[in-house]
Amino acid sequence: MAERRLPPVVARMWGRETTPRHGPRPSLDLARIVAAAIHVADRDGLEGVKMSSVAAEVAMATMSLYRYVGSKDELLIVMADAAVPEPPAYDGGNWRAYLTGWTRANRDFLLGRPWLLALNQHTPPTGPRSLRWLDRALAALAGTGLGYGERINIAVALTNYAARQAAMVHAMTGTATAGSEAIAGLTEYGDILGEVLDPEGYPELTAAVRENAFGSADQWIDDADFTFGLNLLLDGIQALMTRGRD
Amino acid sequence: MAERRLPPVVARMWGRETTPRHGPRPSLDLARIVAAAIHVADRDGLEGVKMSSVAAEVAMATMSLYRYVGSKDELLIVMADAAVPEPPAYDGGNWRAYLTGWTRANRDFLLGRPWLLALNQHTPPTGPRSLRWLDRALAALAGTGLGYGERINIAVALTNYAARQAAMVHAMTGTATAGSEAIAGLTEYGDILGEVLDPEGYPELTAAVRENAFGSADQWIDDADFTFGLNLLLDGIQALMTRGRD
DNA sequence: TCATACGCTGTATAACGTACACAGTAATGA
DNA sequence: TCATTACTGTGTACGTTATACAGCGTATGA
Repeated sequence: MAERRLPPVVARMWGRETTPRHGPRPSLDLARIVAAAIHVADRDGLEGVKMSSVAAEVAMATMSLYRYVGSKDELLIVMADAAVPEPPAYDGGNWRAYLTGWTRANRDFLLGRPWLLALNQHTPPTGPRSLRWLDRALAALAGTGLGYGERINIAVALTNYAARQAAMVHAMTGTATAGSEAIAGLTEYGDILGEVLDPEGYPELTAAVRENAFGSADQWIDDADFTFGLNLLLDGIQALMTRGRD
Repeated sequence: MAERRLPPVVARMWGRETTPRHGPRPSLDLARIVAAAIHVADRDGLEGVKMSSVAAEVAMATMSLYRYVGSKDELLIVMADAAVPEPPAYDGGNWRAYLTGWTRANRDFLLGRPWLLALNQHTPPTGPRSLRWLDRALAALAGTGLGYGERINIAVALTNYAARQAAMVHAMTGTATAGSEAIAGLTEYGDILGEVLDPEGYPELTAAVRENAFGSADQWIDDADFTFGLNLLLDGIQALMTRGRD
């Protein structure tokens, strides 16, 4: 297995800033740069985040950023965490109700910042904000009799669900962001399939298109579909608990 | 909403090649180029896929590729479909057994070609190979009394599960691919968390780390975790069916 | 006071996608 | 048969973007 190490910024994400002994005081800090980068991403999408544009945002020279971040990739890692809001407070109540809201809130902030979907793809969470979400989910599941391993698995499953759901809504409604073009509205998606499909090779799909199963774009943004899939998971979790009780 | 259109290559993916009337016959075809690109991706990862490297692979000049593909993005779209294998054959049996194998096979080919995880992120499937998977899942669910909308939802949920699971395993075991570094092995992930976490802000997570819930890296590659999450979904689906029957 | 370490920046470079122009070639129509 | 036309293959040039490097200024510690 290849040698791997944690990017140096991770320490700074947790406030482990090393204060220098000599020279002029830094006129910026990491937080301000990250905030600027997030602002650019919100405004211009992820492809608008260039070292030069972020530097312009804080009114400094491009190369100055490298005093605070080792590379653009590091900057993106920190952004990916800093852009995450606080999770909903857990009031000690029903796990299912809390996790429903938790997952929905998760999806919602991803929809608000679709560029987050492109980050975080290949790295498990190490930042304070992301981990707080995990912690809260574990807390909500504390009274269920499940072990830590199972609880973590559940939280991960729900996180993933939120992310994929957001990605799908985003692709379908097409609030263009990253480099890749989204397909037109979902109505057109059904049209495209109907146009291109070979009925013999794809019998079921053809039938689905004929029945207008890909009907309206609203259907995907609608809460109904989100709740549908979520309940698939939650029912599964519930089944696991009752099974474990025997 | 912004105007969007299907990339021109999609037609070619379905064999709609327009044969030219004049001039020299092309010495290549799209399929050969895509195969070369996939070969490069398998060997060097997605970041190794450059127009120049793919061209070298087919022993042509870089710019020649643009006779077959409109842009690098188009090439990636076609790759993302062509690299997908055939889904397992459906023998008409039990839906749950089939979908279990289907999802596992889905995860497995993603693990075999981790670079596929980075593609397909923002675009719903339009290629013949990807859609065949969807068709088969719909077929397996045909006898369950569920409508097309529900069946599509289920297939999507399972696809997403497979993708996220593969992404996680890949991140954890760290078969380095894309630009972003994976974190070290999972054992170290637990160590990192333990080192960096503030016990007051993250009580549950701290406890989980102390109980070694992030224990061994094998645990994530292990089938146990995969089956666990999958059964969460399948149990949920089953619950949906019995509910619908009332 | 001076040496040292550090902050800020301008310039230069390297990598990569791709626009463009040109040369060679084969089908078409007279 | 030959000019026309459309199409292929390719070399060159350019634009974008990340970042290596070196120089200059500044505040701290001896």
